Amino acid sequence: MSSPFANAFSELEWRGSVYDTTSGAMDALSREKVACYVGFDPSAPSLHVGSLVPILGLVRMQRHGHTPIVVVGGGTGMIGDPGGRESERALLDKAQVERNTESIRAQLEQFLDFNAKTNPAKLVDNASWLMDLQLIDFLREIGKRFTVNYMLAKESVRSRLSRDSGISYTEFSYMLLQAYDFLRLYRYHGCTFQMGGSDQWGNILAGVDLIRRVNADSPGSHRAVHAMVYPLITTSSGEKFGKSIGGAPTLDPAVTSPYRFYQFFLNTADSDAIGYLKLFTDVGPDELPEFEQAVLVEPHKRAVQRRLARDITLLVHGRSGLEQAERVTRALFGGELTTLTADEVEEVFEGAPGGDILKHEIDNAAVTLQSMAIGQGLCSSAGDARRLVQQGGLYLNGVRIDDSRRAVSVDDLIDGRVLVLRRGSKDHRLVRVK
RNA sequence: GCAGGGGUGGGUGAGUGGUUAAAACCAGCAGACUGUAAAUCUGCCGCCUGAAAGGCUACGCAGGUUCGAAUCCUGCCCCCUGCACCA
Repeated sequence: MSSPFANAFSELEWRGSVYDTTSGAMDALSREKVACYVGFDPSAPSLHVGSLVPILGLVRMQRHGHTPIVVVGGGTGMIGDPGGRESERALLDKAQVERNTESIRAQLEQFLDFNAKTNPAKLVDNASWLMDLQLIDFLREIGKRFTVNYMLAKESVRSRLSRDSGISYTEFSYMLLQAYDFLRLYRYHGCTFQMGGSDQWGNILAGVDLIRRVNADSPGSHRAVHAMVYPLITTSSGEKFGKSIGGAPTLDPAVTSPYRFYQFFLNTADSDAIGYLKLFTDVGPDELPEFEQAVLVEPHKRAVQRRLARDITLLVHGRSGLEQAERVTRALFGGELTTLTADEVEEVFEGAPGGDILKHEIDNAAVTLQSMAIGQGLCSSAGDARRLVQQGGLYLNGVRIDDSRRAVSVDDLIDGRVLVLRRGSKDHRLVRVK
């Protein structure tokens, strides 16, 4: 692929994903091909949209000829990063960390090329060296190279010291483990470049410093190490990115369907759209002006949001995931549902949330619209459902419901098999008759 | 262990005997307007009941005082701070 960018750094910078770097990082990337790494924390079973920034960072590095190394934190996950937190974390249990590590590893594998001829990606788990670490060895080799003064000066530690809750020795040690990771990768994988979110800056620098100190202690020439961090993304209204529809969308289609994932990006605010387009897609300087124009001149068409949603969904969920998401979107927001056959509705809803209702319950008029809405998780209680209907917020097959206590009847079914319940403008449920 | 402070709805937090299902703000939900955006406006936002009325449950837990308690008393649990103990 021919890139309009001279090197990885200039691309990342243009895309707005460079927040800070060690001095000389830019030169290093333009001069030579490096092995670079990003660490991913297994504190949850799935990565979420926020993780796309570092993932894309690696993807772009690989395209520019650098070698990406993904580190899953099976070892550091046992400790917990104090950064960005106001209080001590609860320790995750071992089994949980292992499960999370495994599923995150599987997710990460799809984004990079592990078979590239010159620069195949690598994936390692830091548990493989941290779990067997001997305390005394560690203290002698790593601990000796850090003063407590240095560690106390780090923002992640300092902010916690100023709080009454303090910081445990366990979390205090976290930065040393991450620094050690970098040293390991430097020694055994030739890794000289670390990337991460800007909240990782302190930990990352600890690794850079560690390697420089170790090198300073041994004669000879050494490769220079560098680091770069991405800005943490917020929406233009200042919220943490990904915080809308019930928490950050994950990259796991079983948790966040491709449809929901697609919708998340389609709903990007105009003021964020261009920035996200640069950051998350491969749209380059050649195409960008037309998109910028589109936001200004005909924002209602949402050309930027469409492109954004399309490209990211394709990347994360593949061709079929994207097609499904677009199909559902067209059906739900495009036309009248009742014009579709039951087969079409079912096809459209594949991957969208739904549930079942029993045939005999309908025959007996045993289910009211409100109890069905509750059963489908659309409403939390009968009162909630009643209020919703009063406010005109519940729809059956696209038609507003005005009596919440009406029983569901055969006439409500499309082809006698399915019906679609909707709350507000976006929350749909497909209900199948069993 | 001692002393002090505190535990209220998803969050922050007001409330020290009745008009408090509990101010205010945030978050959330729906509607209007739009473009499945933002902003704005309106309504809702413990559970049950067609609205209201009413009922039920609720202010860390368990008892008690009272016609009546989130509010007073007793015991217990938990959190925070300081001191002590330990080292």
